[in-house]
Amino acid sequence: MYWSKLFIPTLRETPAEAEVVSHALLLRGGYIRQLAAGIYSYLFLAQRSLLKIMRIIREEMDGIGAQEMFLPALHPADLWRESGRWDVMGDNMFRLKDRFERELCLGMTHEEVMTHIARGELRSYKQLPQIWYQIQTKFRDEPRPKSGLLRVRQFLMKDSYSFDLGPEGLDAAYEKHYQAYCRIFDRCGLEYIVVEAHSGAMGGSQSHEFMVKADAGEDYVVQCTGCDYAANLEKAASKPVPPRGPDPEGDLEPEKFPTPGRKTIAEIADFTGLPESSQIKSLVMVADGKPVLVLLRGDHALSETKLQAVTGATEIRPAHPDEIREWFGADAGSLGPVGVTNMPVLADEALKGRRNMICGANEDGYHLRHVTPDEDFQAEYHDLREVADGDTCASCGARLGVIKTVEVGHIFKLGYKYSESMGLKVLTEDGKEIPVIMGSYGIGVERILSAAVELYHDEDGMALPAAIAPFEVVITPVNKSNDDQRSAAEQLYARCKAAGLDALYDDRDERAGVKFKDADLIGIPYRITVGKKLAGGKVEIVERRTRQSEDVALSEAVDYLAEKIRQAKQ
RNA sequence: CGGGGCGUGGCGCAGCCUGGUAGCGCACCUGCCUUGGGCGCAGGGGGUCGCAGGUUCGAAUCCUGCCGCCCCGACCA
Repeated sequence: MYWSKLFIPTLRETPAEAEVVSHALLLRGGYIRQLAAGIYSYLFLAQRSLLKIMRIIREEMDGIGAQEMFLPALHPADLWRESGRWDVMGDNMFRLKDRFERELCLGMTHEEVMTHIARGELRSYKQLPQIWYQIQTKFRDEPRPKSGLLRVRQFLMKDSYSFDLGPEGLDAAYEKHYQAYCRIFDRCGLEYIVVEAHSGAMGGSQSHEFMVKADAGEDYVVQCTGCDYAANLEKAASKPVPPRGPDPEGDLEPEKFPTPGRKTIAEIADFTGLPESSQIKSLVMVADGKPVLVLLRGDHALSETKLQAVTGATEIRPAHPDEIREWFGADAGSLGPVGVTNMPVLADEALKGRRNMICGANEDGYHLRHVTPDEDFQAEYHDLREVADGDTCASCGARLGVIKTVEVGHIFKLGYKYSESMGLKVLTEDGKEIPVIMGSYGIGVERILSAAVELYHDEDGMALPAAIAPFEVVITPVNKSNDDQRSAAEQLYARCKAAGLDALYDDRDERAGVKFKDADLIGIPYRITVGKKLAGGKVEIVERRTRQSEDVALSEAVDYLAEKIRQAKQ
């Protein structure tokens, strides 16, 4: 295509609202424009790139026998009431009414609609297994859209759903998706890690997330430096670093001591001269309206996700100060488990076997020393602690690190959640009616583009992988008024097209500097520069990412480049 | 929802405190010039100063309310 005819509104300066790199560059590169908070228009370049991503996704999904469909974005409320998610989704769901006051919503995901189709049509085990997918716009009324395309209220998702007769079938569908996702992200040129994840409100047993390392990301991933263990921080387990010092020996009795004005773990550590790891941290949480006392080692943090999993609660929140006063007769900062009988006490496993620790006395301004779990109070032990950077790996003992990531894909074993609540059953070979087991699998299409920009950019702009860049090569005559250069460039462009390359011809009447800056900004992976060296029959092939430049004979340039691009796309 | 910041030509910003002509750089248009990293010169077009109300002879500027956007937190599939 001829650049002079295209709408590629590049910006010299970064719009003030863009803080993360991918947002700033997609805006500057003329890929996207914002319409409202978390709502973006995808202009020509973005659309081209997204179409390439979607094509890769389609090829790989089709490759595992998945069948593409296209479902409505507008859903009746009753369907969501059947699965119970009309209420669960809360304010995150866009809701509306039609002219007859019937309630509707905009689809956040499509388990309900897919299950609706399945239950209407699937009758026999002979029709299983099935994998259905679509690429569709999803709507989520995020409390805080942010970071350009990374967290938005309307976005494209490839979502697929598997239907199987039993757990072995689900395992197979899950594995197929796992492999297909790896191929998709490989082909898109991303570096990513696959982590064990928490299945959250989707329900279900097992899940993995596909994560791309990026400072702009919001998900924390724990990664082992020694083995291949990796998990979402919400779910990760580890061996904690040992306490700073040994516990005092002996069968000591709890003893109250004054700690005037000292409330935090750090203040008590400072006051007693003992490490934070010698204290019991007491947190009062409210799980579905019921209080629970959570105990952790002083230097550890609570994983609310783990607590939620342990309690089975749908909503977890810290107790309000007045609730704490009512239940404990003291304020946060002086709380402890000794003598607590009016609520369940859950303790993190790191407290098991510890002796003579310090905790609050449930009396303002006082703490207890010599408190020993299982002797001075009873608790139920669970893994409740959030892994910290520097913990050791539970499987190999090496050091764990915590990194920030962007989630680009997520696969879930749903189990029977939707088939049971919505009545999706088939007859088995021996005539029994059984619910179908399901899986669901998602990819955030725009996030692939954003993550690629986060991963591959420099001070001049993006350096996109060839497979997903809006064009594979840009042909840049340095001086358009030079007839030789112009005709050589036109010839190269024609040959690129003939060779099947996705080429952009920068025929604009601009100075070379402008063309180079723009090409760098929008991230086209290769550039053929037609300039002075043409006199000697040569043109330059420049690789965007490495900035390496090679002089190649005009006649060989296209074949040479076509081979390079073929390799880059694998 | 809590905290903070910001709304002035397409983009980046100044002007506001101390009320009186709306300004700068980039971009855009025309002409000349230039042609290997966002050239140069000359001329030109474009702004309800987020919205509404109030104070005032007079409001971008002061006051009140609202709206929008960004960031931090809460939340999150």
